[in-house]
Amino acid sequence: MPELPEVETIRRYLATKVCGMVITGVEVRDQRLRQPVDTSVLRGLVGRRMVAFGRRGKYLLVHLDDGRTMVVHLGMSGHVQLCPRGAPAGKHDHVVFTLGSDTELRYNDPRRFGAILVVDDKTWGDGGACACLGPEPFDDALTVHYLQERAAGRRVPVKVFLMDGRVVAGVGNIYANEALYKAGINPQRPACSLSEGEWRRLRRAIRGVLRAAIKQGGTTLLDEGFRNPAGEGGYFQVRLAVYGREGSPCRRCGFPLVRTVVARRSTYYCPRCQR
DNA sequence: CGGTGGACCTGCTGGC
DNA sequence: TGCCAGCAGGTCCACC
Repeated sequence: MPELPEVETIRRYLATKVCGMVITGVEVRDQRLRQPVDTSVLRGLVGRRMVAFGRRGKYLLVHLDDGRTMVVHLGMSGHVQLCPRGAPAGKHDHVVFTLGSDTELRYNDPRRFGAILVVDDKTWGDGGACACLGPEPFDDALTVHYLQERAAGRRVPVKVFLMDGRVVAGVGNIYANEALYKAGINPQRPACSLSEGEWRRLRRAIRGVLRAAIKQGGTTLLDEGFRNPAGEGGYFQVRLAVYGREGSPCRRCGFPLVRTVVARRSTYYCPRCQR
């Protein structure tokens, strides 16, 4: 479910609502996530204060007062919810953190593709799972030159290239579709075939789409879709130009949008505008 | 090495 | 009404 804008929406919400609070309880109700939850390590967080909330790509970072960081990934279907202490647990509330005396922070994930781990800041930055993540989309390191270099010799569809977290962090299926539309580039083009001008347009489009989506509080496709920790949906879905709009007229040229499959993922584009 | 396809899970929808 | 195939916002791994 969540790509960069959704995780960023959650991060901002938590930063204003629960930053500075102490973890007073941890209950692991189901440890079977993609990477099994280490119950004893999580329980060892009792007494720790949450001092800052960060984000790296689609990873939510909860920085603690002992120098460690809890890393949360929401997979395809993960949610984070804030609620009063003692509210009935939902079916897929796998981990429940008690904060202070009367608040709970719950990790809910029906498909269990997510993960929660605890790392030293240093290992996360250097040798950890995050080491191979590419630059943040808004980082200065994401230059046209960098993209061109990484794409050199790569025959993979440019959409797959964009969704590769080792190239750029945080771009998933929705926003890859949207950025390619905005840049006027066909998703199936080999990555190495883009000109410098096309990379410039694409880089600009990625940033523009992500910035707009963050501003709208993310994308909530269905009633059961993305929610911030207060249960509120985002509004970017009404701005989606191509994702989920198969057969609808292109907003630029009126031609019916097409759905196809690229690397097993639904891919939407305008055959006339995207070359 | 690069590229493809499958696996991991649950839940919902649409067709028959 | 029931059943089954197909689909879903993400990664990781095995294989050619």
